[in-house]
Amino acid sequence: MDKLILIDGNNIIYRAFFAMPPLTNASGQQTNAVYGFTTMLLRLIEEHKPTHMMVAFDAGKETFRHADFQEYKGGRQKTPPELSGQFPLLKELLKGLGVSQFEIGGYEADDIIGTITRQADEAGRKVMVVSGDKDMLQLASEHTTIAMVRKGVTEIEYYGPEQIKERYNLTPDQIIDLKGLMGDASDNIPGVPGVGEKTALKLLHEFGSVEAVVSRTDELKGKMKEKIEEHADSAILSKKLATIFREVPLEQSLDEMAFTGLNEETAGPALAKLEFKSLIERLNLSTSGAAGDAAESKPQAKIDVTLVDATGIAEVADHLAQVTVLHVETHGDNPHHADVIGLALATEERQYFIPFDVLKSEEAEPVRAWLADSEIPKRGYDLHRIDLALHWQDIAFAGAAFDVHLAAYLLDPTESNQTLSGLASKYGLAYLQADEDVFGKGAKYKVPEVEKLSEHMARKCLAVSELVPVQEKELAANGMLPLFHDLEMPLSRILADMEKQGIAVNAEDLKELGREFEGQIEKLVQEIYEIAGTEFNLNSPKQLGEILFVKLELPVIKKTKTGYSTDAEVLEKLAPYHDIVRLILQYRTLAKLQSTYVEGLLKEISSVTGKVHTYYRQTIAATGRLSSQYPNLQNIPIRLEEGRKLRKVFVPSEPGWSILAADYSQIELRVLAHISDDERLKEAFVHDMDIHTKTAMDVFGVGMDEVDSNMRRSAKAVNFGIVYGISDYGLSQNLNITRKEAAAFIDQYFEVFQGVRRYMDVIVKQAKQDGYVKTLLERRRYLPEINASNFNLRSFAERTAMNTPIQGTAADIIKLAMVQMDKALHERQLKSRMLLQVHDELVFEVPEDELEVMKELVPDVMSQALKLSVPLKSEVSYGENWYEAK
DNA sequence: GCACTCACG
DNA sequence: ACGTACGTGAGTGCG
Repeated sequence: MDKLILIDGNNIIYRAFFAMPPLTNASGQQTNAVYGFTTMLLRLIEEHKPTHMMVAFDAGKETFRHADFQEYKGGRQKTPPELSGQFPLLKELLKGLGVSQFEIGGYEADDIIGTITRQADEAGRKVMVVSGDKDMLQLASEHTTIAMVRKGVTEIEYYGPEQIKERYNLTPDQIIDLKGLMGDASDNIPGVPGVGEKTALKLLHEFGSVEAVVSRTDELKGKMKEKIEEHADSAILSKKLATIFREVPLEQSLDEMAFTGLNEETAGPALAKLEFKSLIERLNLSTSGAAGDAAESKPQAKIDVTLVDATGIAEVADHLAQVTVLHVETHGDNPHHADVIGLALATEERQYFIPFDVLKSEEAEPVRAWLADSEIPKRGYDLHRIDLALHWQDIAFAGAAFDVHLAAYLLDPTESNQTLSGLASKYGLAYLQADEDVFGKGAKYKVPEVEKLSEHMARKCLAVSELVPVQEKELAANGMLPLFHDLEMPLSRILADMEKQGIAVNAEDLKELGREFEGQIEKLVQEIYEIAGTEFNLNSPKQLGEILFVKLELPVIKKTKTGYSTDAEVLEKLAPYHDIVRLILQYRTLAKLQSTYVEGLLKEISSVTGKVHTYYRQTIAATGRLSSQYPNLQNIPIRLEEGRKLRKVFVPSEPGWSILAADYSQIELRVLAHISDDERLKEAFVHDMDIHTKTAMDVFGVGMDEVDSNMRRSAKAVNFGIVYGISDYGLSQNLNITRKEAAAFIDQYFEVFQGVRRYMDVIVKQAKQDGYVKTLLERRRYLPEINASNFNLRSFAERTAMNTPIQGTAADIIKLAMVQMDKALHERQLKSRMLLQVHDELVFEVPEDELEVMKELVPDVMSQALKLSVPLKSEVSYGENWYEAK
């Protein structure tokens, strides 16, 4: 049986363009729309296995519709140049793939498609039309299905006459009547003003057609009657414009649309030209032009998952040795408090789903023993989260060997959709429903009936097993296997250990601190109200702005998108004008401490352990750093004394133990010295000099004794700027000087540190050439905007190119230190525990009798974690709480 | 759900 | 000329 797929080329490429991030290839050519189009095309081929396929494009500016209505599609935004440049790429690629394309002068893609569907209807052939344009629904028939593309190009809804009836209670013919009444802003079709979808549907359900509505206005009343009568002509014309013309003089025959699979000779090279490497791998194509493996469209695997009850466990236990992949479904953002829904296991042949209550049953002991066995390698998605969720249900997990979530992060740390479903679609695996679609979101979350649930779980397992070999290949090709297997995978287990351990918080002291803040806050609030002469919500920047800039007429320093800016920088500048400003600044400081740190932290103290258990996320930061949530323990105050006191409530969890903290000294500048190979910078660190003073000496050309505090402060700001990817504007902001002065500073700096200048030049050039930058340990970050024509986008990408190798290598190093530290603690059988990581600092709790050892061991391991051309320095301190360990 | 503000490295 | 310093998470107000 023939099966025809007709694609509305213009519509889909537009949608893909706006839905996809602005991906570019190495030469700076943007390819995102072509990529989005192609992934959708491949998915359609896999899922529907068409015998015929065709992509239709609009041709020519004027179509016959303009004869009726000059303004047709008027007022529409000009096609962005970034998109129009992709049309030729798409057309060339389609040629390479062996997919036919039609365009006929004076007609739009819909007309071509409409004509073919009419012919197919007459011949009784099955057709599927792919578009995101609702107009296409008018073509639906017994033989013609409309595949409506939604949410960019990631989802497809199928409409036949029945579905249209269900959704609109209309026949396909009536879709044009709907548009006749509603109009369409994007095509500049007027319709009847004031009539939207709701009204239009009501009218059509009553009258049946536009013609009937306008001829029977006597049956209407009031405003509605007036509007319809006044715009009757417009409605009729709009309907005509919306009607797809189905009599295009086509010369092509059905044979020209025949599709027997991707052209093996040319598909690979065509994709390679666009640098769609993941697609080539996924299709198993050769890029040399010689035929590779046949690009068979992969049938969606049939699923016959076994739902396991207590009596079925025995069978599962018999097959545990063959299990290749597991999935544990959890619910909740915070894995320390997540519900466990169930466990799915997959062998080469079959899948099992074990609901949570069954997993907890006595019979399931063999399965739990299997989960806990660190010698059994396990593969899955986000095993770190799974480990934590199971832990709090008293189920042990060990043996994580390949986590596809982590692998996906390394392959592209900026990918925003890192869900398994997203990965399945990105890598072109069998379609996997999004969790949101299966479970619902937020308050609507609901575990579906068990058949549906177990099938989804099994499909997740299948997605993981398909993903593993593909990712492994890509990691290998990028030289990232060691980073993955020797650093990130082991680290993920170590993080889980730290998180389960948690850090003890003295709740009583914290509450007492809260009472002190409370008293000061109340006093400040009263004073502020008195000076302002009115009470208002101090936490509302909008209301505060009114008071400061309208009532008190203070000068406006800076504006935000929505009004006056009242941030600390502005308030500092306003302080000399009015006494109230200092008080507001003090209030802000205390209110922050109170709400975020006192109240926020108290809420996070576990009723089970009396500790806080943060959750380190390993797949968030684009540079390779960790991030910390629930609570964030990487931003506990330290810079101001008032806030720093909070650190006193972080204490050892055992009597007599100490908190020991060690931090890297100037790790980022040391990394820069190494990467840039700058002689002066290296020399400074070899001699372990105060780097900011040394910078001041060199930049200002003075001796050590002549460096005053101001010079040192400036030099410090320049050093920060260098690490961030310097700009004169940024430095001028930071130092409160003019841009010119800042530019002069930077020039002077680069005069002295020429190696650093060379590094900045080279790294940006490299990024422009390769499209990515990398760290010492081969961690990558793609910079799609590095060749953008937009100054801001491009400049941002350039600064990122300078910063990421520095920040990222520093992240690599402390991660290495953590893995080595964990090993050292185990080997020496120490009782000390690693608790926290704060980017360049590690925090431990240490028993009395290990203090002497740890004081040496920790800085030793940290400073030896990676050998650079300059020494790494780690400084250690300890005390009875985190405050004392300074 | 976004804007603003502010805590950290 | 353009106008942001790099990387994060959390609390509050407001539509």
